[in-house]
Amino acid sequence: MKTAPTSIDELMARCRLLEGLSFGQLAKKLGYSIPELQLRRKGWMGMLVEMALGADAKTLPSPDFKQLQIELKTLPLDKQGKPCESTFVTSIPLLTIGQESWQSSSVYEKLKQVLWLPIEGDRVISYANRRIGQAILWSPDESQLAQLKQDWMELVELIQLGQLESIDATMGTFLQVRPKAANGKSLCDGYDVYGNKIKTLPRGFYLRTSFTQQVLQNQYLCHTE
DNA sequence: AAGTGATCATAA
DNA sequence: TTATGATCACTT
Repeated sequence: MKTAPTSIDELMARCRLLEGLSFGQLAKKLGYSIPELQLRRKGWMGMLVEMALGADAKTLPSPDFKQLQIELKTLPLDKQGKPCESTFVTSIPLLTIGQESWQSSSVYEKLKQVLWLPIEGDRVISYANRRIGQAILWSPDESQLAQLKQDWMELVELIQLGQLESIDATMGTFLQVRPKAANGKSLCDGYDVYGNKIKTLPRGFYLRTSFTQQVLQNQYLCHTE
């Protein structure tokens, strides 16, 4: 386990060392072996990359690099270079999120500065042979920020109103609310429309691939100007 | 093929 | 159970 990077330069330098490495190569370097079963690999590269880069927030609901206030996200890409999965952002405290503001929310805290690490996600490439790409240090631009805020406000209002059961993943332009649970039996507290506590699936905020695609596209534009 | 809902692993 | 890290797999 590396110590936390103390500067952005140091963090980016560490990313450059990972660039081009396959999952197998990085695993070997860190002394880990890749889980045999596909089902046991969910989130595995994310953990490995955290260790490789020295992320230190661990299980806290705050950005991975506490000092730098930077959130780390792997971004699996298909063979056309487009994101092939949505991106989990943060879990939702259903009972208290209504008291948060956008500025104080964990969605804002995490998305205001993200280190995207593209990785090959095409399932036709064997897991060990998938490679790590070039990191992108990113912050939302004005219009992205405005849309994220609007999505957040709308979804949080529904949660506040106890409309949990009517919220589905089709709502929200960039942000969506989806279950984030171990399984269908793991329940947490939420409110119904009458303000009564009910047991419901834990939920989380996710970013649609249409949004992360924008991140990649803007990055491309920056480098060709 | 895309997108939603469901699920897997681990730490505290 | 709640937080982290996400991807799986079924429906549309």
